[in-house]
Amino acid sequence: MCSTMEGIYSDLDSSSYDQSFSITDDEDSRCSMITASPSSSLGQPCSPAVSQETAVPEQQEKKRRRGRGKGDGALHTVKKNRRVKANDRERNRMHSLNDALDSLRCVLPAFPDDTKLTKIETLRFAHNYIWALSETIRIADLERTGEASTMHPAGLNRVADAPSPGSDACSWMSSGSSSSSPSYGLSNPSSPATSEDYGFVQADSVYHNYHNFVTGIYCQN
DNA sequence: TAGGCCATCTGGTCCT
DNA sequence: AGGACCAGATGGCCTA
Repeated sequence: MCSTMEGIYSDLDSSSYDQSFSITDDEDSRCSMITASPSSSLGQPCSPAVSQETAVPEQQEKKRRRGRGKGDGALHTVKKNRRVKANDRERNRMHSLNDALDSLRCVLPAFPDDTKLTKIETLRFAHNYIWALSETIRIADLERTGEASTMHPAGLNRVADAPSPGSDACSWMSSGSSSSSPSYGLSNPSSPATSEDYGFVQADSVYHNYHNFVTGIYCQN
C-alpha cells in the first residue's frame, strides 16, 4: 500500500523543521499509536486496512515526519507536550478515517485492473453504488407489481448497446471524470431522481452501465 | 516537470 | 481543561 519512504526525512530541511519542535522526544507515544490502530474494530477482513498497521515502523516514522511544522520554536514544554498529544490524536483520527475508507473499498465491486480508488473516488463510487442497489430493489418491486413496463428507463433493456464494463467502469461508478462540478448534495439521498444528480452526462449510458452492474458484470472478481 | 494524491503538522473552534 | 473536528499549509511520492 505504502511505497518506500527511504530517504524522505533525510531530505528535509532541518532548519525549517526545527522551527517547530523536536518530534523525537515523543517516540514512545507515536509507536503506541501505530500499533493501536482501530481498524480491527471495523470487522472487515480487508488487507488494505491491515497494511497500515503492519507497515515497517521505521517507514511509518519517516512518513510521520513529512508534515511541516509552523511553530516559532519557542513553545513552552507544557504547550509542546499538549501539541504533541494533539498531533497523535489527529494522526490516529485520520488513520481511523482511512481505515474506514479501506473497509468501504472492500465492500465495493473490484475493478478489472484492481486499481485502488482514491478517497474521493471511493466516496463517489459508494454513493453511486448505493443508488444502484436502491434502484435494483425499486425496479424489482415494480416488476413484481406489474408496473415495470411503464416505469423502466428507456435504455435499461438494451443490454447489447451497453459499453464494455472494463475501461469505463471507474468513470461511471466513481464519477471520477466529472470532478469539475458533480452534484452530490442531494436533499434526499434515498431518492436520487435524475442522473444529473450524480454528474452523469448521458442518461442512457448511465442505465446501460447500471444494467451491467445490476446483472453482475461489475461484481465478478 | 506539473499536477494529483496523500500524510502530517498546526491552530482555531466547538463540545463535554 | 482537554478532546474532537476541521481546514489550511507544507512537502514527499507518483505518473502522464
